[in-house]
Amino acid sequence: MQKASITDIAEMTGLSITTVSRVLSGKAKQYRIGKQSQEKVREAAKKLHYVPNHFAANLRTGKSSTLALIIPSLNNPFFAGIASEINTELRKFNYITIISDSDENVEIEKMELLQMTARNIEGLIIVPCGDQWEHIKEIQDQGIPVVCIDRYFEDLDIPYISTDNYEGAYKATQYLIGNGHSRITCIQGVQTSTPNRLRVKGFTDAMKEAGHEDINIVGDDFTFQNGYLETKLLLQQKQRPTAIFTLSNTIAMGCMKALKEENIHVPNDISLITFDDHPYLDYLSTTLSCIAQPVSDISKIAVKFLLSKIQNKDINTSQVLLKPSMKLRDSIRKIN
Amino acid sequence: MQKASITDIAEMTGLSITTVSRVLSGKAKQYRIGKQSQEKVREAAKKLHYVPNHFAANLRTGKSSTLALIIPSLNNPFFAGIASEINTELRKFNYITIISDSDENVEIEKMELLQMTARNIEGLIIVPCGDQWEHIKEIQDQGIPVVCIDRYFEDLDIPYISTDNYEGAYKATQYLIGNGHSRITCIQGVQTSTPNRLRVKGFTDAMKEAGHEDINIVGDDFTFQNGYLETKLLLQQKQRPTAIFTLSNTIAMGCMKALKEENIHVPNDISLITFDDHPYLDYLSTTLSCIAQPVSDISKIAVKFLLSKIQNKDINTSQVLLKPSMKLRDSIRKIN
DNA sequence: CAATCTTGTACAAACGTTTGTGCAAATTTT
DNA sequence: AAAATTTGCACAAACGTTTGTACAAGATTG
Repeated sequence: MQKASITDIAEMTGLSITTVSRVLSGKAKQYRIGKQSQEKVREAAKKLHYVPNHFAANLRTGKSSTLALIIPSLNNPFFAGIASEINTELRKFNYITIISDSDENVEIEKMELLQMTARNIEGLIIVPCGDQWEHIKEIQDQGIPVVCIDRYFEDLDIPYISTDNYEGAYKATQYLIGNGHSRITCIQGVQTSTPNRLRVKGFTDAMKEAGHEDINIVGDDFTFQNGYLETKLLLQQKQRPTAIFTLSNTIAMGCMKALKEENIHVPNDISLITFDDHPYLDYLSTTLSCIAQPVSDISKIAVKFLLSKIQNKDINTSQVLLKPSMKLRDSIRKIN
Repeated sequence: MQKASITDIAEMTGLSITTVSRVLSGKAKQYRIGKQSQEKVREAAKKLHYVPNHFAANLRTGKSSTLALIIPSLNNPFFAGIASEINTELRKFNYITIISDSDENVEIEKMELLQMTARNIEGLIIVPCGDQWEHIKEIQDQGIPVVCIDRYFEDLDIPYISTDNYEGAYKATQYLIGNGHSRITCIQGVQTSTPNRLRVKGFTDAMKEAGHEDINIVGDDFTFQNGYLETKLLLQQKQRPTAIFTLSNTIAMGCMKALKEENIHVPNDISLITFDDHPYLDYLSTTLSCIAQPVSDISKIAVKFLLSKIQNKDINTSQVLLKPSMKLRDSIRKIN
């Protein structure tokens, strides 16, 4: 069974290619194609198992019905969740999503982006993995709508949707302080990323306001390894912190592994809070308190932004920060 | 900056479109294009920021450099892991992957498949979500290589790569039995899926061989909810099982939630083992024993299969089962 | 120096759509 | 019944590539 084309249908029905195309692309009324002809075309299409060739159509129209999503890692449940949401959301609007993970590597990110522009993507949702933005800006300058989520660039006119990272970190820190903690170590992620900067700032501000001048920030990557290593190092200090604040779920996992190896109990020996929620957090040996991001909302708004930009082409960039919520579980001990 | 086409390069260099195309598609030698011309073309391409239009190329060649991956849910870390592996693996071969999740819904699966064939995919890797295979077989009959992973259809000539589910379940059950358990409840997933059937069979066989005729199998879905509900029900029985065997990580999570709500401790009150591994399992209140599937190997072999099929077109279907490994943690108590 | 071979390049068709335009036939209006 | 309008459809160009073929100029051979 060879692939049937519009031409085959034209032959079968005795109508012209033009007419067939118009019926099949839903422009029958617009071009006043007769009811009977419409029927014939549709029937033949069904009979021949016609599937339109998007490549040909796109070549003609320049529209690919394809959107791109680039995230740092599908293996991170936080991003996988976003990917899933966006994927199903876009499907509703008849777009196909090509997802790709940059593996937290700017070079891969650039390569992927190139690949994707070669496929005439109509829009891009990206969680940029570094502090380089030129290649992303370039896409936007080519007239392709771009939305950053989670991580973004503050002073650029690229729209973004993210969590209010400052507030999240600020409140989490306040909460720790409220429970008597003053020696708190923050294990951060990629230093140049905006969310990380804001989280660190939130942490720092809260500490300073409480009069704690000894501010401890370590780490440099949103990875399991980073969390693991930094925690290992931490634990070798003569004076250990009473609480740890990890800036991502991956860091938290690495941290927990190290704690476990050193036989340190949460929250008795040390308190722990992290950015990012995950279902598993509820079942950990100590259920883990976290600052949860509104993943679903972020995804949906991102899609809405993108689609409206694709349709209207108005370039009023919007930048949105959603409120995080703090989920308190059992990983924080009141001391003093 | 408008998109530059091959024509622009032709004009800029004074060469013909043909020549430009041949240089850019790496067929310079084959068609004996002079060194100088090659240089000129490449230079101009760089200067114009030329990005080839895949749609046009594909229209001409019929090759899309696009492969499709359909999984039941990106939110399931097990599948997200597979997606990630396959994505990065395929990128190495210059293929783009379009991923989509069927949300465990056959109708969506069919729709997606249609969308994908419209995009001239060159191959398909799928974790089928139901017991319907006609639409998948049809793809293969159209000459598009297909590989099933994880879930598959036994008596069809569609190649598959999966875990030896029977053995995994058999050994896990044996292990439970070896630890003195006889009242074991198995919470299964989608009953019609092959892995589920084989896992159930492994469970049943092991039970029977041990002389335990009272075989308890409940549930009907690879979901959190199913695990939760079935566990809730289980716990209301007068005589509770001493061990639970969940057939997926999602089911396990639901199960754990129910156990926790009822204040039942693993492994003191009840033992637990599950199919599928996950990093978090190591940090749970009780670290969870599991039958781990060789995700990475499965993904890589699937890709290898697919690519060799695309290249050779030989249709000798291969069907591979990889050995699972049992990861023993602390969730199983020796009784009696 | 004619015949042959090699080298380097260009022409033009084709892939499957979409769409501006044109033009009969049917219908309505005058 | 002629003129004007509406209805229904087709022609042909275009999108950006790839590729079979053709062909001129230079190099090699006899």
